[in-house]
Amino acid sequence: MAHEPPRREAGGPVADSEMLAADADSRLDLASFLPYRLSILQLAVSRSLALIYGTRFDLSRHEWRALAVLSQEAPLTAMEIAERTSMDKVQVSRAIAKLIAAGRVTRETDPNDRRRAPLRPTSEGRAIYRRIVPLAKARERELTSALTPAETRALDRIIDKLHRRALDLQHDASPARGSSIRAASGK
Amino acid sequence: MAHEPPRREAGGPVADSEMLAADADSRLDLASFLPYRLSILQLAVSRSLALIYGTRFDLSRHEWRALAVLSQEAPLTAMEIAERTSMDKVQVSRAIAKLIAAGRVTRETDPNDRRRAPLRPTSEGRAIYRRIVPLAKARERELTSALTPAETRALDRIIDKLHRRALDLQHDASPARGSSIRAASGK
DNA sequence: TATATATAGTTTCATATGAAACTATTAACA
DNA sequence: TGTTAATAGTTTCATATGAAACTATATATA
Repeated sequence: MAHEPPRREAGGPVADSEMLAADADSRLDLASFLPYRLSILQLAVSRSLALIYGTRFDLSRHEWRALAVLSQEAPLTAMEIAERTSMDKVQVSRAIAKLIAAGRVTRETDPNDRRRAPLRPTSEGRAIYRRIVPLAKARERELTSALTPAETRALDRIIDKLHRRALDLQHDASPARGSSIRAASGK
Repeated sequence: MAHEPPRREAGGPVADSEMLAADADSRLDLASFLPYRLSILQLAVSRSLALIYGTRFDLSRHEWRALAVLSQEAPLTAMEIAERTSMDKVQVSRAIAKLIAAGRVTRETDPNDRRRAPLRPTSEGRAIYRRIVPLAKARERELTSALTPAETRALDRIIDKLHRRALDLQHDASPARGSSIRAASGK
């Protein structure tokens, strides 16, 4: 792994908060470390949302995601749900099992390929989804209302860029900079 | 992502950005829903980092965080570590137990208050920290190099704002963001 | 056709996690 | 003081999770 020499920010004004640790690669301040900051942000956002679908509708995050995609597009198989929710097939299998047990989703068997099991929300499942959507969207607005419209737009772009880069880094384990070969390998 | 800026109901002085139940949009597209986007971003970033401290040094994320703050400031008690890492005391207790078992941290007992147990990294713990820091910083740079300098600065500000707002929403369970600092809820 | 291989989905096992109960010690106060 | 409350930290219990093994079905190939 390349240990590049401690690199300075380009000539511009260095944020005072960075100054302290910026001199060398020897200190790392958690509070200003992006991965840490993203982690605690995500946790707080996630919790504020789980209050809605969790406490009021007894849905886990994974169940909520599966129900959300099924309510928009059905039938879907477990694998199709996995693709649309960034969950793996085990997580989907478990979420679906609970949704079915709760009478919120039904499962059939595809007669053309009996390994596949198309899923659909029940009317009760759809009803729950319809009740959650406005609450979830309200939450999202409450969050983004902390930002200026320009910041909200910027965030959107930034998340896309960072996500693509992070996926690259996950595959390409070695810290190498430059050309990001977008590994097509799924997961 | 929902590109629409915070939208207001037409008409009345609807100070509170809710009662949006009236909000007609009954569909929620996961792929553009901010909490979901943050979640998958955080997961990807977290994984790209765990490759470093996890596979190479056999540290969990919580152990890494505890070791990081201890390496910068010691001694610290478990509670002090919890404050500095956003972990709760149970997570800290477990992380510390493993760090001690691995010979990376030592524990004493504060003679003035025998409930407290000041912790310090061992020289081995410090050595691991010193080896991880440059790798972690390199990862962070690889991530942020996907952004323009302006975007990187904006992200910093945005995370702060969103985090503060999300913490408010966590406490104030009802989707009504006034000023209210929560009243109930013990913990 | 037989054999290997791939895919969809579930189950198992070991570990991680959160909430609440618990231990030990210190502070509050009547 | 003696009693109660608070604090630091650990343990328990029930559930969540990830990785790998497993079942069942479909496809490829020789």
